[in-house]
Amino acid sequence: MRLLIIEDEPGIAGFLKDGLEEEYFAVDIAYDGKSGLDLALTNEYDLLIVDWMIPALSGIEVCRQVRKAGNSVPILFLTAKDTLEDVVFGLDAGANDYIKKPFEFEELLARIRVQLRAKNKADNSLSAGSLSINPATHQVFAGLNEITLTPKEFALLEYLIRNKDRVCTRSRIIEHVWDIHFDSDTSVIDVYITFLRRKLEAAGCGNLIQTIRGVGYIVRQPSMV
Amino acid sequence: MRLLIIEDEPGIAGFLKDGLEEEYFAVDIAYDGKSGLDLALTNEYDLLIVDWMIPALSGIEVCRQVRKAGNSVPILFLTAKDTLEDVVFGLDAGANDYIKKPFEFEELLARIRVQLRAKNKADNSLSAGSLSINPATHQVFAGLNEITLTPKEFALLEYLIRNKDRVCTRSRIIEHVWDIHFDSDTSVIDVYITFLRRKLEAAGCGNLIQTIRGVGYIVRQPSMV
DNA sequence: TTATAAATTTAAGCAATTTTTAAGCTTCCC
DNA sequence: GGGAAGCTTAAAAATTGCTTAAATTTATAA
Repeated sequence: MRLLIIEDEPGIAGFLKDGLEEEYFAVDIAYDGKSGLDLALTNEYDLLIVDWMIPALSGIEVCRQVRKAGNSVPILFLTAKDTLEDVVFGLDAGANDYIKKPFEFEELLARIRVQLRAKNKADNSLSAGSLSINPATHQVFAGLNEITLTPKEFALLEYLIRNKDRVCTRSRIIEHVWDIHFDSDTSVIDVYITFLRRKLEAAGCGNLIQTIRGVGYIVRQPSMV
Repeated sequence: MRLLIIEDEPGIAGFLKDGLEEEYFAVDIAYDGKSGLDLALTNEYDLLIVDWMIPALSGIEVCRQVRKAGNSVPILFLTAKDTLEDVVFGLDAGANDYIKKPFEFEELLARIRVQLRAKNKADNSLSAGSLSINPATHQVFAGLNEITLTPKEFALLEYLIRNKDRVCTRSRIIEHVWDIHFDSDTSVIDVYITFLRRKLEAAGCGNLIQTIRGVGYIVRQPSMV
């Protein structure tokens, strides 16, 4: 994750850079608005941290220019001004959030995480080994091969993978995938496990689903050695 | 834009509702966490405003449950607690922003606008493959061929494309395109899907709309390989 | 306003797929 | 070896989606 800090006070800028690099961010610094805007527009950052009061071009102006250029990178405002008008003004100019100086580093981190979360969320696919499933698109891939599943097959596989590395008992499965909340002596699970295994096998995902005799089934994440 | 306020103090809830309705939001209120969570999960809101201290289920727990259900609706926290831990805790639980009580209505509005902005901005490239639609002019083009659609056909296609790469369930479709908010066993969706497919086919946009049996429909952006 | 056209909805039959059942077979473990 | 648990298969049952045509509603123009 790549951040850009636009801040003229070297003390604060350095303190932020150090702290953020400790959290494994890649951090660039600009000491005035003009060069900051320049950097922001010519590089792909994941987040901008912008001080309100900076030379050459105010923070708010930087913000506006970035948005005007069609760039939707999250922008976090850093400001000593905390009167109401300023906050409203800053947010309306296109900032995503602001934090008042002096601030605690922990809160800054939390707010950065909020902004970056959206980015991470986009890829909310579930996976085990070379198999990945995407509930949003109802797609299943074994590597690059797409596998076509029926709704029940999909629901079962999704349940197993959401609970990977844990044994899924028969009763849990029948409860969650079939929504049956009482004892029943159906062999429908066995049948569907067979269906799934057959399709996975054909796509090259051999013995992904393992049987725990007397208990249920488990999907294990292969340990990467 | 549809908002849900989860707040137990009727005074504050009412004040917010009135103010927000004046700004043309559609506002629902829940007076405890449990019923709030229920509403949030069964309806499609554009934003949740959640008080931290509410009966039945704390705001933070509501937040967590909503996220756990895979729902990424923006959540704005309303809190009298303003110690650092609380803020960090709330944001990490999945909230997008928070505002301390007492707050000024103007600031609340500004923060709501920030959260909603993303929604408006995100998907205004309304196209999929060689098909592009323009809501402003109600025009649809398949490459250079214009396709003439009836209002309902257009609304359905627009909804599918706004949600491209995501499965649109029948209930969501009936809710958003037909504005029917209860169970009904109409086959009107099927009929319109047939209409759309016929027209798209004639214009050379073959199987743009795919059926996910048992779930709904999806328009996939062809990956450019 | 009325007549006409267009758009939308309902309903029903059909086709295809999915789900369930049931029975025989295999494997595992005591 | 025997019994329980799991696997496989095939056929029956149920569900779902597609299509069509007719009925109804809405919009438009005379």
